[in-house]
Amino acid sequence: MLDLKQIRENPQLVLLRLNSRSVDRYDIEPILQLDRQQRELEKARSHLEARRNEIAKSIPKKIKDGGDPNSPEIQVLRDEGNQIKATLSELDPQEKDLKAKLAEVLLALPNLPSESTPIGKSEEDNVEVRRWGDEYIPQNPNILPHWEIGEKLGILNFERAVKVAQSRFVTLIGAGAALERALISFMLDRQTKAGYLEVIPPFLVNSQSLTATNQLPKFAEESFKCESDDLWLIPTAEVPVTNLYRDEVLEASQLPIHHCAYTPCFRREAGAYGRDTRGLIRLHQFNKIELVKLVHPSTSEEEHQSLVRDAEAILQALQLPYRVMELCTADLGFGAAKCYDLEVWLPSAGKYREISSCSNFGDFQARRGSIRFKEAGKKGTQFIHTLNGSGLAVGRTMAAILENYQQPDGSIAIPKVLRSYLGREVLTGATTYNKEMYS
RNA sequence: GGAGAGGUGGCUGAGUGGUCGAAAGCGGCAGAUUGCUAAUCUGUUGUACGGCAGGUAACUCCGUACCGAGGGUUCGAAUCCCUCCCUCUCCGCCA
Repeated sequence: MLDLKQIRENPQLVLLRLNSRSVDRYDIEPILQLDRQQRELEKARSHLEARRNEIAKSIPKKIKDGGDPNSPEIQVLRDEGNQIKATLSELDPQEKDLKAKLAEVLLALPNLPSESTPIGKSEEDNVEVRRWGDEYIPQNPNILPHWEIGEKLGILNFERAVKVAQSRFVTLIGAGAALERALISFMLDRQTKAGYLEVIPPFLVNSQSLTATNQLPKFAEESFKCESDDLWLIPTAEVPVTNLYRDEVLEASQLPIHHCAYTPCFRREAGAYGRDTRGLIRLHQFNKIELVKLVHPSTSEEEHQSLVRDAEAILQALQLPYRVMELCTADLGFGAAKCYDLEVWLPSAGKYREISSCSNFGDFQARRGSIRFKEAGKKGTQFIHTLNGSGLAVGRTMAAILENYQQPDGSIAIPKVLRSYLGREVLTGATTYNKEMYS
């Protein structure tokens, strides 16, 4: 949520930066108007309330001083009180209505891109910041797509997952399941060592939480909702982990807070019909390690850089070629002020595919969720800054490994850092692997 | 799911219609005392919104709201009534 004061005091600047996002023309005039009306009503209301309080205090005083409770003088005060009550009961709904409308439009407004975000018109204008691991790009021209090699090895099964659930689901089998588990453990171990405190949050969250992290109200159709409860399946661990601190006032000395979390993620992928229909790239359920930071505003830029480095560290350790893209204003997510995507090389597609997205939200989410901090000795509170990024999406990492580590004989070499987790150097099939490992 | 108890300021906890933004204690902050620490004493101590009030500003002043949330009764609600949410205890069920 944007700062209403900022909109009020600097509407032109806000508009300029909002419009840098896309060809969309944002209109903030209605907000300014609602704000004016609301403040006018608030002023009128508080004046009336002041008079009401005055009356309420004077009545018992007069009675105490020997006045007759039924005297005309007191009756006049009672009547005035009743009149004020009547007026207030008319003003009240009006002001509530204005406030609700104001909240509605404010919640629907995206964050302002940071000053350093490159201006652009489409994802074409994203900027490649750096590229890593060209030497690990496989030269073998006959690499099978990960879903083909996965089914061939018997470690991925899509058909049965579709029977059990729906399209865009997968079942991992044997070595595939173990590899997924190894990746999760490896990623958590790496990020924990880097100082992120691991949490396992609820996988279902309420509407208020989704609103704070800006999935609601605008993107309700992206998440799965439980019909009979105010609960949603999490689309990302960002939601429960950030919301751990919702409605709290932290001590400045508690900052920064760094968390990592493994969770499954559930997304409806509405509007993605026909895109990435095969394989592990776009599923309704996938695993992800998420990094979440709550930081002092003065440090958020450097915290963002180190967050990206921490996500990159996983790809480097796995020796997967990737590049870092800085998103331009047009491609920036709704709540982000600044964002870097990590894209891993997928040989079957012959291109880089997003595997992590690291965003700095500034105080956008903190305002929505009222996450503040207090500086020792200082009056008042300030909003913290929130950041998060995938470290990494596990399914897409699996896909990258099945392709980049594919051997000419159809086996999959296991990245060095995973070997101790799996107890194997090569993956040749689902069941043979399990027999060898567990017999 | 059934029965009961309860939700008050950073924490503990008093308050059952006006003098309550709210006792007391703890904690925090400032000062005094003290060779240091500790102890003691004194003072202070929330948040949000609004203001055609003062200051460049930090801030000060004024008003209003906030005792789980929403609504009602009343001139006046932490206190009475209604609805909802949450927590705890016992029973049932269950991994």
